[in-house]
Amino acid sequence: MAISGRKEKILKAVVERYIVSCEPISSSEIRDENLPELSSATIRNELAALEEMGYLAQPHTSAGRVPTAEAYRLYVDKLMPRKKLSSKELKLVKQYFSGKITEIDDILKKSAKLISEITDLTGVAVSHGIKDAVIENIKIVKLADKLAIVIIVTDQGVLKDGFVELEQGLSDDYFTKASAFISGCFRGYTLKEIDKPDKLIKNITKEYERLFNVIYKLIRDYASGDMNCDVVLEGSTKLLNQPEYSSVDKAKTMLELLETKNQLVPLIDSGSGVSLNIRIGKDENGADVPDCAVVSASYSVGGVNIGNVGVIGPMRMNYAKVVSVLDYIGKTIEELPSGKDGVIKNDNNKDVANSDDEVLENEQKQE
Amino acid sequence: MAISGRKEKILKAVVERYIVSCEPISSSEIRDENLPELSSATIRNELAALEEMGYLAQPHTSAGRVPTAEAYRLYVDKLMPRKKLSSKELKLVKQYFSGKITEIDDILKKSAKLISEITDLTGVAVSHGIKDAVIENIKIVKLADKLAIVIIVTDQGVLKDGFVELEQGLSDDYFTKASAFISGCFRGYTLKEIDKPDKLIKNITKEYERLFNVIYKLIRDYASGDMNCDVVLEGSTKLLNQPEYSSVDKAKTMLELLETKNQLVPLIDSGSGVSLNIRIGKDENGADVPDCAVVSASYSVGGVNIGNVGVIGPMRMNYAKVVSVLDYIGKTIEELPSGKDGVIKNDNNKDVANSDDEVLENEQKQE
DNA sequence: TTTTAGCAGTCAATCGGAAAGAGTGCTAAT
DNA sequence: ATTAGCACTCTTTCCGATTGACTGCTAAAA
Repeated sequence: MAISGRKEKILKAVVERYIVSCEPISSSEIRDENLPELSSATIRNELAALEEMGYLAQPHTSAGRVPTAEAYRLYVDKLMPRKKLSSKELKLVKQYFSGKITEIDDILKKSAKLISEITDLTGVAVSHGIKDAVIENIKIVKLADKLAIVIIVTDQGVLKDGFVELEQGLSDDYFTKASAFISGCFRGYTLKEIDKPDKLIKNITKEYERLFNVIYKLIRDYASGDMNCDVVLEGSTKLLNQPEYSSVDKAKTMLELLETKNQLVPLIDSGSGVSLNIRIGKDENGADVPDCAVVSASYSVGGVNIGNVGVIGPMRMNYAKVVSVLDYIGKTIEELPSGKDGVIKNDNNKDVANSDDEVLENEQKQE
Repeated sequence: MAISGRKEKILKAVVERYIVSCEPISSSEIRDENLPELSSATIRNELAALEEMGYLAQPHTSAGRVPTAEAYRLYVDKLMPRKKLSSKELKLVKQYFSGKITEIDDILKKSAKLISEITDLTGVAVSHGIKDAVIENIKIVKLADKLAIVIIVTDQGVLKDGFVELEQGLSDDYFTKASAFISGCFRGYTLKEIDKPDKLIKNITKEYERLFNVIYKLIRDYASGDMNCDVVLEGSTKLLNQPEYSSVDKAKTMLELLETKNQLVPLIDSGSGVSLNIRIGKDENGADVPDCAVVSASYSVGGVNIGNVGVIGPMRMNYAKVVSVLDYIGKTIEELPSGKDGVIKNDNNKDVANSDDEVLENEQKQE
């Protein structure tokens, strides 16, 4: 059943007023503030109809109306206006991304913090793994007598968290050659492909067999594990500002949900294809999530997808604002000058590579 | 003024009963449960005296007594019994540290989680920086055309988060030689020493000057920054189980304190000298911390200090239990078989080096 | 002098009912 | 189709009375 224009107007009014007040909206309030040309009785009739249709609910007989999940759904899909950001907000975004940022995780983290700041909700960011990255080079570097580090260079970033213990007395030369050999074995494959072994195991010189096995295992573990799907939360306690979590019990279930970050991944990470995703209320898959909403966007820099950023909060949130902020941040970071020369390093393991600025400084010094 | 034996007995009773009930303790309760040989009137007199001395307080005239911060202080210093852990707890500890753990950050994190689990408070861990580590070796490895990674090996761990951008066309050989040269410049110094420049800058071949400068800056930044002081929280929401945070307002201030992790460092990290530290109530330096208590211990593995672990919670906490658990965990990890052959890697930057187990597995395979 | 029984006094917490207030649904008139 | 008016429902608030838990004090007992 289609919904009349006036009903839409009224529903929109209810949602928007409820978003700011968090209190049931009465017919007379709508008349006074939104539709002075109608009587409250007429609006009451419409409200009753909207309730019948499942868009509104009444906490009790003599209370005003409260939007249902369906109402929010319809609101964001059809009724919501596109908002411009205030100049204050624009300024804040600008300020956040003014410094030199080259680390992907840092961009995501800052985005999460920023959106939390602006919307007063909890900001969430997940970085995509780089399972689709193509291996370009593998270096094995001897560090100490029995310890070496494995560095895997891919087209999307550098992995450098593999250590190898080995027998004594292997020469540097051995490692140079081993690196070359093993690079040759893996080059051109994506991390994901290596998880399915069938193909590349062939012609392994006895000499490098051990190293090869270790590195092979390393890559497989990385590709199969989900450790590389990193969740960052910013401003969890902001939720406590929201009246829906004014009871400690409700706050607790919500915060506990946030604490088990892994549960959040499927909520935020809707695949890199979807640029904007809004989940409201109970979701198909996310079973025992308490009544809340998640708005998330997929971000990319220079065309390369880097992860998802969003907010989580009560269903009653300022969707228009959230969406426009997410949108604007997305545009801002897409256009980030990725380093001075287009290099963005993704090491995908929470590291902070912190030498870029210094390099530049030094360059300047030398001029 | 010295405190009589009977007063001590009564104070101890008040503290211990209050710790479990979180409700003002009455004179008759103490008589019934702790001192049946006295009358409630006598106990009342003693309670009044203890209040006079500053150890007890009354929420209102006709309420029982509540311990003050001074009471807790005296309790932990003098009255508190040493508790044995229950077999259930012993088992839990054992279980937590049964797997192979070689990463220091992982040990700390697990400790924090474990203690949070057992005590139902928030577990905190901070890892000490390794500013006192002595540089043993520096490797610069070319990864791509214009990108190299700097790996600094110290006696306490490996730093591997420095990237360098450079001009094109430098040969591998150049890096080998540069590594050797720069290693020579820095070897033997601690990270901290390098922050004061005076000494080592001399005789720098023009050829390596740029690289030298970059690496110099890298080390200084690391040593001067406090980024390397990492705070891990486990079970923040556990606090919401405590009745003192049953009001959202109080919970909020507390959780906000936890969210700004840096503020926690001075509370937990009492220097590596002190093995056990208990802060109760408002502290000299920690100014605007809400009424709460922090119990922390300094942990080491194989004699090397790795960081501090503790709990944060309301002043009313089970100190005896907390202390004995902290103590026992400390002993347990001190005796951890640090890898199969005593190598513990500390990369101090939140990485997960995850190849140890595999290496061992591979070794077994090969036998 | 110390301990104790007994009692009066204080204060928070609880209960119940009355009153107020907000808002609706329905009906009948426009 | 809209609206004014009214009765009805339900929550919230307020207020006073009651209860119950303790204490502090006093005077007697040990």
